[in-house]
Amino acid sequence: MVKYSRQREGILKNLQSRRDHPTADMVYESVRREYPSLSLGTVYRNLSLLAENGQILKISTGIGPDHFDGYVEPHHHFICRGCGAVLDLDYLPGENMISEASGTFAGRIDGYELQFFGKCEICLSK
Amino acid sequence: MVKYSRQREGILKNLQSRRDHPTADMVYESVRREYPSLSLGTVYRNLSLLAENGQILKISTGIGPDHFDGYVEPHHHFICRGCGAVLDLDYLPGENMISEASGTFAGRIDGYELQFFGKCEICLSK
DNA sequence: ATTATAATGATAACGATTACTATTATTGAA
DNA sequence: TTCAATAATAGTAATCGTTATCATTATAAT
Repeated sequence: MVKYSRQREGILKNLQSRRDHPTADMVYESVRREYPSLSLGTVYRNLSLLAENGQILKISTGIGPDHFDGYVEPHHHFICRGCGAVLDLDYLPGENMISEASGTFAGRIDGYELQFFGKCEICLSK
Repeated sequence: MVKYSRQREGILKNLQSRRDHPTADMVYESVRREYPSLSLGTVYRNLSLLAENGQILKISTGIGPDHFDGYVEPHHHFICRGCGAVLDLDYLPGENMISEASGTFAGRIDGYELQFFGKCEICLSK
């Protein structure tokens, strides 16, 4: 049985009100301004819960800590190898990759994650 | 200036001789049988170096430790949400995703990583 | 109101990885 | 072939991101 908590609501609202892709620590620093007693463990606990429910996205880049995204419509991310920034991409591949990939595979494929790597505009100009 | 080391060669040969996707610790345990004095730090150091050189692939699944792959031809991976297994897929998407995604993006896209998630054959049967 | 229990804050513990340092191995030149 | 320069190592400590623990507080059903 899941009970409401103002901390969880604050964390979700915070993520939904921004279009960047903060880490747990960045969410903590941000939400803490409204709930000064907020604990980092609470942030991690609720980010996991919200991601399991599909209310937010968890983005594992392989570079440093995980990032989180309050925008859950289908889209993909670009990760800058210069500064580590996580940016939204407009591009959505046309083909149905899940059914195509499933054709050659014995298990059950439920989804996929597509990440692009390179240098962002700012890092290119340096 | 990079100098040869028998440890690095042993690590690379080990990865090239297998078609699974071991973690650093699994490589350590395996190569250690040939070089008993091998240190785990040496394994991590060389796996990073080899991945930077493109001689092996580093696979960050977002679930537990990184995995490594001695097979560097273009292919993608399936990650089982049941047991965490990392499996090769035959499917290669047809479209040129890098050039298509670049069309809507200000930075420079150098590559992409595509991972599929679901349940493997073994976990399905449980 | 009372009670059951989920969630919290504070902190300890953990797993994966990186950093440090004295010693060893490799390499290029005398 | 020694030799000197220095890269790589083994062993260990330290770090980072995250999860677990637990006493207290907040929520919600009766």
